[in-house]
Amino acid sequence: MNEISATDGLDQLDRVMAALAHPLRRQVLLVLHFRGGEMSAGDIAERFSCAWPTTSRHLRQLEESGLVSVRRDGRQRIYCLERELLSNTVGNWLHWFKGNVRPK
Amino acid sequence: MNEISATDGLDQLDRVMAALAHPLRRQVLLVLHFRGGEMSAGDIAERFSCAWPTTSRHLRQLEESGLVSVRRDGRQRIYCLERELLSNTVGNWLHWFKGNVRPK
DNA sequence: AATGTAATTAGCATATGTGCTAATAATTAA
DNA sequence: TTAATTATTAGCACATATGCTAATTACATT
Repeated sequence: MNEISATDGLDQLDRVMAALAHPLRRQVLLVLHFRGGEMSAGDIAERFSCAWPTTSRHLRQLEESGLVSVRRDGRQRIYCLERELLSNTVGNWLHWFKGNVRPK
Repeated sequence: MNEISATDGLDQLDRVMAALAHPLRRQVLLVLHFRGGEMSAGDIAERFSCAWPTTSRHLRQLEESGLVSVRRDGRQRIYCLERELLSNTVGNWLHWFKGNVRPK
């Protein structure tokens, strides 16, 4: 059994869309994607002009949304882009608007 | 010629993603969609539990993002969902993540 | 012109988000 | 164990977002 409640689907959409609202967080996802999906916090942070703790907080928000996952590797933290979740969450939401509902 | 500057594309992505961050604004877009794409401000507002001016402000944010357009009709304001812009803006951004960049 | 209807804008209070520096934790290397 | 490296957490300051009520605008009707 899992620990997921009935409302968590919507909550996750909320978290994902909120996470995507900030340009830096979207940029982090793109950097992750084009660097193969996995990078250490330091490699990510050095690509941005803001202070490291600032990037660190953005990374945590991304993690809490589920858009990235983290694992330790020695003293590094490796962030991993969750492509499926990104595509599915945003794509499924967008899909509601696909049908032409307007009466011709 | 148009009045669009070179950076407006990114600015609009920023505005669109910021507009989509709030659940009520996403809900407005869905309601608009499933009611044929056009509704008056009053028809929209009466479907939400918050005060009218609150909905009004959300509508303005949606308009400033380009996700909806407005026209007058007598004393009503008709909001119109801009489906293409929604699909294109979000879809094109999502498309960056389509290719499998990870080396096998 | 006066009144009613539809909707927005103004102004305020409070919550949330963002960014910084300083302090702390976790791990590795000397 | 001491020092260095990697990264996060704490705590603060400031900006932005959100929601309300009251006031205002714009148009239609009488």
